[in-house]
Amino acid sequence: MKARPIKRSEELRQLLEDEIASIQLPPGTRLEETALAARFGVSRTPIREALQMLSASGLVELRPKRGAVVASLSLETLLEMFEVMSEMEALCGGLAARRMTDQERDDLKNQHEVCGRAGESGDGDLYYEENTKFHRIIYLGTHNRYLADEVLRLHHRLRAYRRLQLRLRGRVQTSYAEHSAITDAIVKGDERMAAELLRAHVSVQGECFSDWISSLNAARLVSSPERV
Amino acid sequence: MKARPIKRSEELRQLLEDEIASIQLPPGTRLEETALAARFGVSRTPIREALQMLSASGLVELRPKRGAVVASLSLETLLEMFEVMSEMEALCGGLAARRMTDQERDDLKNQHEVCGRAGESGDGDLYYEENTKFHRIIYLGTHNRYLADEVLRLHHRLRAYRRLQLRLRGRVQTSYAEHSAITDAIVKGDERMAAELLRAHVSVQGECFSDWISSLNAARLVSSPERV
DNA sequence: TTTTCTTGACTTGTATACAATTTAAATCGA
DNA sequence: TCGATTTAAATTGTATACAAGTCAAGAAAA
Repeated sequence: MKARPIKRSEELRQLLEDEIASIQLPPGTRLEETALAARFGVSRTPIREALQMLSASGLVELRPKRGAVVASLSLETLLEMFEVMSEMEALCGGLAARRMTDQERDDLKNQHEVCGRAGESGDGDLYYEENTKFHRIIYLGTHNRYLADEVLRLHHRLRAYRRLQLRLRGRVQTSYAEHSAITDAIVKGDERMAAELLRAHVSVQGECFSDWISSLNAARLVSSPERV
Repeated sequence: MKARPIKRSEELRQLLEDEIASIQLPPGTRLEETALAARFGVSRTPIREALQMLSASGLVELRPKRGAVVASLSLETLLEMFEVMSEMEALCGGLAARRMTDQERDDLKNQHEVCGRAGESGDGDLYYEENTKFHRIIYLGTHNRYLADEVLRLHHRLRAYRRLQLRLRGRVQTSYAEHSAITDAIVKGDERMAAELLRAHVSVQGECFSDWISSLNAARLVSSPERV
């Protein structure tokens, strides 16, 4: 069992974070303190604290004296974030290939197989979960805890968008195939290759790109539906 | 004149942040809400908000029910952060070399000259200021606002340590010389070279390294004075 | 003397009350 | 009817009050 947070505000942050990531609270939604307080049966104080934490992590925009809204990313910002994500993953891949212990390399192979089974099950959310664990093993394999935490934070921040990406037809299969090559490169210790494969794995490009933009617009996950 | 923050808590965060970065509040210092409230002549509410913001940016450690203390980095974490910084700078350098406009390249050359004059003046803090501007131009030159903001955040987080580094004898001269090569590479558009030079520029290695560790211990900027 | 338990002051977390600002609605004038 | 101005309701920011947990000092027991 996981220890429930001692602070109510921490618990509330978690709850709101999940609702934002799962688009139950879509971008642009106003977050009124009084309403949230009533809904969760607490006072405004812990609500305010939760909102400030969410603001710090970028999920909520906090305009002074004008209330909080669920942050809505422009398409431009989103692409910028994916560019950074892509480079960070590449960095992690290279370092992991160099520094992982034998045990960690085995763990990676195992998790890759788990991903495979999750993919076959057809359960998108399950695949997403296992996929996250796969990447997490790579992050920790850098033996740079600060780096791992930062990358995980960004990974987390982008999860709503990644998830959507996986819903595109055939994307799960492609993802799995790419993981195979990545696993090989890391296990062999081929830094250059691992970095290159991960860079490509994350970056949004190629034929899927316009499909992805369309689905983003459909889900109203970006603020201004720019033409591409 | 710069607009004063509307929220008192924002102002307080700024004040505390400066005191932490300048080591007036050294790592490990307990931050009692009541005491701070009395000192700044406000209630505990804005103090708490300020502390939470500082906690989010990593400057303060917030232990539930046990109060806040100025975060103290272990030497290990510090080295990890510098490794990330080094890679981020390299990434920025490469992108900037590729994407900067002519105007931006001119700005970089100008700022490099300003750094030169600041270096000759012998004023360490002034050099630090101008040095930050130089790097900032590179960050913005990536034309990736998200990346620029993230790198600036880390730069900011490490400033107490960087500053100390510049106090080492001859380090300002070395830094300036490296900037010359970096400026050349970026202006010429040599991505590979720019990235490589910036990676080396930031990373802590070579003969200075043990000197730097010593000065960190002397200033008590790292928690456990590990032997090197 | 050392260890454990209890007690009480102190500190943090949450609720409520008040002040200040914004948003909207309604009134007035053209 | 449209627009600007005023006014009232609603919402955020701050202060204060209360609840609950932490830490340390001292008493009781071994």
